[in-house]
Amino acid sequence: MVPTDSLETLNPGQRLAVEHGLYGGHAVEGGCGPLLIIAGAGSGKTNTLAHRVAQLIAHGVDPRRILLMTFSRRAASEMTRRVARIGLHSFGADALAWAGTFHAIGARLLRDHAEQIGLAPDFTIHDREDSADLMNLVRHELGYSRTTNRFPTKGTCLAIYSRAVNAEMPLEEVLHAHFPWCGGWHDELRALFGAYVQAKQAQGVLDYDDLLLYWAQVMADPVLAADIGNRFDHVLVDEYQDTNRLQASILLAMKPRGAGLTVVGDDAQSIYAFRAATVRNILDFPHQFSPPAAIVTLDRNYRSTRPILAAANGVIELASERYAKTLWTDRPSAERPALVAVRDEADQARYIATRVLEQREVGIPLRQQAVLFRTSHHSGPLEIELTQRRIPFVKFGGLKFLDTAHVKDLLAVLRFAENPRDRVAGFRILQLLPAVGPAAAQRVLDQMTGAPDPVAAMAAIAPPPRSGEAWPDLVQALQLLRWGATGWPADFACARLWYAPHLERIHEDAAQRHADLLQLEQIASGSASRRQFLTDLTLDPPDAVSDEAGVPLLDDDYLVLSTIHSAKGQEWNTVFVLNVVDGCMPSDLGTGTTADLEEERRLLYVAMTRARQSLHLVTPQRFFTHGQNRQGDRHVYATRTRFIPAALLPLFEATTWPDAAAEPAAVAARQHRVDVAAAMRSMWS
DNA sequence: TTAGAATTTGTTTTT
DNA sequence: CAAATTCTAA
Repeated sequence: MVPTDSLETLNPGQRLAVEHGLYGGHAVEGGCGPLLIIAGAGSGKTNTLAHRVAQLIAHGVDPRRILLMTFSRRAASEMTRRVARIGLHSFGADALAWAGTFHAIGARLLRDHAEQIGLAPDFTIHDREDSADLMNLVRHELGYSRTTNRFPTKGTCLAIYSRAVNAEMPLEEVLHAHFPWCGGWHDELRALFGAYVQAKQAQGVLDYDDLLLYWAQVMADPVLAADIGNRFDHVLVDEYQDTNRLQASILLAMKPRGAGLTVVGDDAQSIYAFRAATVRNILDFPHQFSPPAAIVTLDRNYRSTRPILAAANGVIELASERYAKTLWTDRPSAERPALVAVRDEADQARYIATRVLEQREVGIPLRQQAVLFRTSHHSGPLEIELTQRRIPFVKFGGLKFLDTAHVKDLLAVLRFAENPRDRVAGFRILQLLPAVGPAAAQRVLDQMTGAPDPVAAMAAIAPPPRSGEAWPDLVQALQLLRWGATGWPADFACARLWYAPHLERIHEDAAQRHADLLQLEQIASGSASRRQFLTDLTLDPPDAVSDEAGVPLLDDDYLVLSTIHSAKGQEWNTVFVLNVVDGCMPSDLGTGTTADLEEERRLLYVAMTRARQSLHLVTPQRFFTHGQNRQGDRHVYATRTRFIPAALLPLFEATTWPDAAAEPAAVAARQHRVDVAAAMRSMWS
């Protein structure tokens, strides 16, 4: 019954982690103490966790009573797949039903317990931008948009609020530590946040932070806490280094004694401090309990070659604070990571396109290669180059499909039908009508508010002046959606049909945008209900954007472009890292405090440890500055990142590209420059 | 009051 | 260089 043979593929450390607390044929009732797994990059962490879950099930634990919290839904489904394969389980649809992100699990628990905590079960969830919009409305109402000295922008206000909530820190401290330039607005911000919370409650909306905050509040009630905590025999958390105080509080409230608790992480890969994540969670975990949690360290790396690992270790060893292990591997290779100096970003793009094609020639498909960068816009010139050379690529991170106006418009219609008290959604839709601006929209919403059925009340409202037929059309569409006349997924088509003429009127490129909506309709048809669709989409948006706009065809071969953050947990045969220069890595915005700087160092470490076989760090030597016309030649010189000081250079193969000896003609041609634009200007001067 | 133009500003990473 | 804000005409 217990599939022991699969355990023989594990190394001793992994096996210790997998079998912790499991003795004999059955899981010990309440006897499985807390466990911390420190799992270095490429140490088989996912595999170990999957084996542990499979073993728990093999020992008789009900899979429906296992809670698995991962960083993304992709990680959750990967885990489910692996568990099924290891245990040869043919478990039904509800196996590992509780696998997902903290936020997604929170949303589910809150809907289940909505009645008990005075929450409307049809609450809608605001994404970051919706929250910022609501913050802006409140900010405006309180008159903070007309202050003489500039009040922090909506985004900054939300960031401050979010940090205070997630770090469980008083506003004063947050301002002092992270937003010192806003220190003078302490009282106004406090009032703003109070009004913001009230607005959310009045409208039946929750933001991302609320999903955790409400959950934590629920856990403060002993009866509910026991109720929820006892739903699960085992709670496993992946990427624990990237959780924040609030998440740790929730976890502790779920399992105060630590029974059945397993957390996995690597402090060297902590890269979400900007989201209030703290490595203290992982470092302090063992001593939250008595007796303290068992610790297993996995320091054997199965991913990268020895030279790549040596270079990555070299980088992380210079960290001012180091906690754990040094990774080792027995995969030899003669190829040191390349540190490639190129002239500028255009050459950087050419270098990568050239190497990518070379690699493909020797049998490494595009999908086994990736280009990583610190911030989303760093890949701009590369995207142009790849498009020109017809190299297909998919980009992860940065601007998303969901952030485009037309997608947000359509989702607002569905959300408003789901929850007509959601003013951000209503405000957005109403302003799509001709001749309706903020003032008219506000008036309509005010008249709707308070009615027992706001959508029914719409019929009685005087139409906004000069809105014509658009008003009755909207009322009709919303009533159809609200009263379930169409159903799911027909609702989506209904909303799209209503929206189409407005899209046509507002946007030049209506055809392309409409195609996007049809694509979204495909995704929508996969959800069980409108509510489910809206929740899934805000909590786990499709994160890829390709040049073809939309979801990539999964059988095609394409190169992956990704921010380092979005590359977490992944690996490729060949990895290129862009702009490994000071100002980009570390980002010049992130060099304020030592803590910021250390996070940037770990970011480079994470990027480097994604590579299995071949790693290229590219350093353009000059950057053209923005804000000048195309022919401008204003530029700044950049230097190699401070995270690779001279002492580490022997770990790399330093080269320049293009190689002057190999391609003299090309270099000469490139260096021969004529300022045609200047010549043309001189014709008239 | 709205819509669109002109101007100013600040600017990562993500659930 | 894109977003937020202010200005101007209808």
